[in-house]
Amino acid sequence: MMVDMARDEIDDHVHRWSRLWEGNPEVAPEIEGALVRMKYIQRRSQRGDVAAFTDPDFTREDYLTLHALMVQPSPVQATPAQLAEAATVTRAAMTARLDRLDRAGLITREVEPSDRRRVIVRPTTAGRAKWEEHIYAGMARDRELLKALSVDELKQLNAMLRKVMLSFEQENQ
Amino acid sequence: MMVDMARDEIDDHVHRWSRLWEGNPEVAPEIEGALVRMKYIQRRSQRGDVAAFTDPDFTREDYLTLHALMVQPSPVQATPAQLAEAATVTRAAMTARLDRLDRAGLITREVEPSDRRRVIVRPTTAGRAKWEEHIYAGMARDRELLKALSVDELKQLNAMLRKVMLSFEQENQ
DNA sequence: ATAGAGTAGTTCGGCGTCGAACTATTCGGC
DNA sequence: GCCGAATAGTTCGACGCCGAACTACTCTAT
Repeated sequence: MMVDMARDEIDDHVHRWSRLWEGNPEVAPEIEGALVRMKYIQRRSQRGDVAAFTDPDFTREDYLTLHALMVQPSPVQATPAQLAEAATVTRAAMTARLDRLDRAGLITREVEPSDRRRVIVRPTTAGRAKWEEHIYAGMARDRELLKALSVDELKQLNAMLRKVMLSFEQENQ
Repeated sequence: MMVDMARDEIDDHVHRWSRLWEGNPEVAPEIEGALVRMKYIQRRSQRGDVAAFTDPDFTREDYLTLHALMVQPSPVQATPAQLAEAATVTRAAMTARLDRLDRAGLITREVEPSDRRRVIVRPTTAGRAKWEEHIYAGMARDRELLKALSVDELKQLNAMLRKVMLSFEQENQ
């Protein structure tokens, strides 16, 4: 059952183009509302992350790349293409990110002998340390961001999002 | 009640740093999972939008700015600051966006006489036409993106997201 | 063997955004 | 009235990302 729920700014925002919902007045505000809300939540998360990385020699991007590497399926190594996919950036962007991490001594890049087109990326000891240094603070920020939701509500939220993700996965193959 | 639900890629992804959840093993994967899923959904939406705007003289950013203007609370006019807020970009970025729309003849900028620091932005007839031209296609893309969810599921999703948004609104004031 | 298609990674040019500095204008207290 | 603080918008320099072009390498079919 639906609990009594206050309206948020997005309800007003979406209502403003209600005259255009012709045909599906039931579903349109729910779809637009969900996407706009997700966008706002993402933005807020991003702002918080940016604020947490003040050191110009170790940026948010550096951390996210390192994180993608550290949670890789296979031990702790990956190709640039896998990291680009995991971080949802292009390979060109990943090349630039890896250049910086490489210069900072946080990762190594080795050409794979069996297929010399490939490059294997691995964290150095310093890289692992840097990652550990930031992951807990990042998880704390995420917890703060969604603190309005109970564990049960988070599960409901993920159930919906998971359905969407599964539909993407089916389309992609 | 919880229906039987298949695992998606994000379940695996999040599980890979499960050893770091020390302290809150119940809530951490739900929080990280929700945020990562939202990020993926946003990215996919963005890619679709980018692909839909091939005309270099009318970009996705142009459209989004125009949209922010057209669904403004007060009639159909706004200050650059209001539009920046609505589009969640900085004022600097909004200045650049308005420059382009102005050059293209889609909006007008007038200094407000009663407070000459302020600028009032209004769409031209051509601007309104451009917006109408694209809004239906955009809503169709959004509907396609979330087609995995029923109306009831969309409402559940929004109920959770709305709770998060309301907690932000409370903090901001 | 070898040509051609395909794949991995990098380089390059252009663009949009950001934060900080700057200009112009208005407001508030003495 | 006047001067400092605050506000709106813009300009500027730096930065990260993207798509496209490019290089190097591998695979496939003949």
